[in-house]
Amino acid sequence: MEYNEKQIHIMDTAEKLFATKGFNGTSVRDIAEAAEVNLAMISYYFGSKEKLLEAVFVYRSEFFKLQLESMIQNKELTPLQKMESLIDEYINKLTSQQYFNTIMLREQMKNSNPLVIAQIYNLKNRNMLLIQELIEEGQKKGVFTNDINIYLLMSTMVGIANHVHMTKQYFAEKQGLQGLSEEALMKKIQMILSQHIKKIFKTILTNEA
Amino acid sequence: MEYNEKQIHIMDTAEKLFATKGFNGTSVRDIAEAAEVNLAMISYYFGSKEKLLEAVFVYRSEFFKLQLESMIQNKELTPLQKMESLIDEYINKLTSQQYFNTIMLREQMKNSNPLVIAQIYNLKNRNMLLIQELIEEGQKKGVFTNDINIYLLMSTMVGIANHVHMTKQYFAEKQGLQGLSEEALMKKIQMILSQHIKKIFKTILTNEA
Amino acid sequence: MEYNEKQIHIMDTAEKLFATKGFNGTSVRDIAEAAEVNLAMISYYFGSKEKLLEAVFVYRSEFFKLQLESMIQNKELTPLQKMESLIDEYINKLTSQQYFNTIMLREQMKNSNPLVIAQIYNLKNRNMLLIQELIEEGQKKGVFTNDINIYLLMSTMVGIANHVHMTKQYFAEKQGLQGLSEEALMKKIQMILSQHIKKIFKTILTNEA
Amino acid sequence: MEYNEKQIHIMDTAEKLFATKGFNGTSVRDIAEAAEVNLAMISYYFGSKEKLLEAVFVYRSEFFKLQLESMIQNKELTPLQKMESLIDEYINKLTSQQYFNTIMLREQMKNSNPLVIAQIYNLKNRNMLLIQELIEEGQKKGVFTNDINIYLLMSTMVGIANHVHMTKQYFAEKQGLQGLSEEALMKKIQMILSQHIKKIFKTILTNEA
DNA sequence: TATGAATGAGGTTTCATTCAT
DNA sequence: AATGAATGAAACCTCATTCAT
Repeated sequence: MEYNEKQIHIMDTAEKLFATKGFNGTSVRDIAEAAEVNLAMISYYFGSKEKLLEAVFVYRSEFFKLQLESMIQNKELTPLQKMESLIDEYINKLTSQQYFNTIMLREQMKNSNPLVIAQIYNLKNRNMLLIQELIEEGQKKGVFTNDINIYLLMSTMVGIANHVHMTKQYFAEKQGLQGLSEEALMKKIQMILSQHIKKIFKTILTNEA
Repeated sequence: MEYNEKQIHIMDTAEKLFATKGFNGTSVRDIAEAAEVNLAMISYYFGSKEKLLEAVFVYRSEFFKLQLESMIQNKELTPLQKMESLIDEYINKLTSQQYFNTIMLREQMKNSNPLVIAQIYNLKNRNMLLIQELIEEGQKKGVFTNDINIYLLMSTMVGIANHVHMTKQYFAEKQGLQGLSEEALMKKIQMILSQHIKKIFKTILTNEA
Repeated sequence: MEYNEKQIHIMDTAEKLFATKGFNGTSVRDIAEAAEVNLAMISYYFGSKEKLLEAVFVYRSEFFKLQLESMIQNKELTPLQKMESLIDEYINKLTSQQYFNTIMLREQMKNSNPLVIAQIYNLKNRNMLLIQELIEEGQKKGVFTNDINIYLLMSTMVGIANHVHMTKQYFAEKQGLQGLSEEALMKKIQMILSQHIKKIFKTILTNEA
Repeated sequence: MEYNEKQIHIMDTAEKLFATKGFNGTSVRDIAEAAEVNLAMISYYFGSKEKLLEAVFVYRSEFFKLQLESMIQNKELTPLQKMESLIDEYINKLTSQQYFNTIMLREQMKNSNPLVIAQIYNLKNRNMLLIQELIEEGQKKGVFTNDINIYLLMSTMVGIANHVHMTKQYFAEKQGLQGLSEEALMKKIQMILSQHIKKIFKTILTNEA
């Protein structure tokens, strides 16, 4: 599917609103106004509000995919270093695609649109495969333990990172960081998260603190 | 605030629907039909849909509070044992109050009703205090390390547990557990989660794998 | 019809609200709350909101009747003096019964309840008779002219007085009297109105300025 | 603000209903049915029932303004003749815009919409200025007395005319004019009112009967 | 291709009244 | 005699979508 500039603009606007106010909390009128396009355009381009959501998913999933292939092939990195790379890549995606990520979280909570669910599972499976590959490499090389539950590992990374992102306002308050700019706060969170998750992964993967 | 049986029944019904379909995705009519009460009853008892949500929060928050006081005073348990107890208690609450928990997650995602936000922060702060107390006890006794970020620790427990709960269907598929009853699956997840989080906490708190 | 204290209290409250917000703009709940009585009391005592309005009319009409009989019999007063007395009496009623008067004005504007219309016509007719009597006395004595349109005369008094009352806020602004207390303003208006209408009546009745 | 035919049609219909049944006594459904438009059109065009009232006010105020500029400049008319012209113009407006006038009267009785109040004051102030101008001209020329209260003068004209209009049914009954067509009755009232108010004005302005 | 106008359906809330006690 | 609980009806408004152009 090819989208023109206006369509992409609508999707960007919708993505932000869906993330902020929820799918049902966002009216087509809201989107049209925020995107400064004619109300009828949205049905005209996407068919319906539901299909607009699907379009956002199909379109954004592409950008959300972790780009790790070359790094994984890199023979100069240890399995643990590669895993750390993956963690950073994930945290980066989360930060740069926070609206889309929020929508994904929301949609996982309800019996959502099948196409949307499929996209989410797709992404999850892709990430799973990358982690799986790394785990197996580490296990073969004898640096990772043998009893690793990939699903739990992934949930650890995704769960912690998402929770911190979702509650970043609370975090800022508790850590006395309300003064920080949004950008600076995000950077700080990224750093802390990266370090924290890496530490946890090391223990899980290598059984060493 | 005292509620009569009918009011509690409406709140229970609303809680389930809000969790399943979201606040905006649930109409007052949905609630009235599901609860088998007259549509006008809901405004009559709660004033508005918004205030019904607030009522659910105020009412359920009570049940969601961790009950750990006596355990914490118990001098026969080590700090780590107490922390493990806290983890189990939290995971139990999550399981038994999963609808309410889902609503809380949803509400944290948007600029929600101030009263609702206040209730959530309240609960978070309570839990923080309990963890704080335990950490300090452990540090005094020299069994916990000194550089523990409470907020990160809490986010670790809450984030992982919630993520696994939210995606339990995906988990079941990946682990080949689709055959299990809902109840059995929940039990399994509880067990796995408990073990997993305890392991992570041990590393973070004691720096030992 | 005899009313108990509570019923009178409800009617007083309703009178004020009907005058201030209009019949349709006032809900039975409003009245119940303002009167601090149980909501069901109103239907219970008066049957319906409509019948409450009727009750207010029947009850208040009594108080609104001009009390001029003895004055009219007084042989020491000239017809013009009697007419001036009548003007003062009317203006007094208007001031002391302003809520009821406002309701009457409102109800005359629409196709109102027949009983209400009847009450209003009743009052009007009574006043008409008094004026008629005075006019005839004046004409017999040769101090009033012979071509007096009673209806126009009455409309002059009632129209001017009501209009000034209704727009008293505008009047206060224009005359720089915003600082005055409500009471002082009413007194001032009463005085000005009395003088003004008397002057007009003199011209109409005697053809002298 | 430019309105299309349909919008004007809706405003005309609403004006009539608001005048006849009051703002609160008129439902949006009433208006939609009377105007034979879809119910949603009204919100679509005007936003809300309240804003429709405002629109009626803004739109109609234009037509209600007295058009007297050229007459006032006319050097061949005496101040009194001009004042009589003004009276006729006002009575004409009242007759031709009776629905709008009724709404204005209603709205002055309650704490109404600020925009509506502003429009009313606007109109009043405009009329006041015209009268003021005429009075001053008359006083300069020595034909009017010096102690004229403009506000009272205006209230005299407006109050009498409105009261007669409002109670024209009663008038018709009392004068034995029930047989007359609506139009003929209006004409009769206009004539009588004009003559009556002019007479009163002459006395007030010149102190001559 | 693009859009202003339009609309049926359904949203939440309030209403006056009734009923069981 | 008095009232808390309840409710059907109707209020206003917004929704996603369609249609004529």
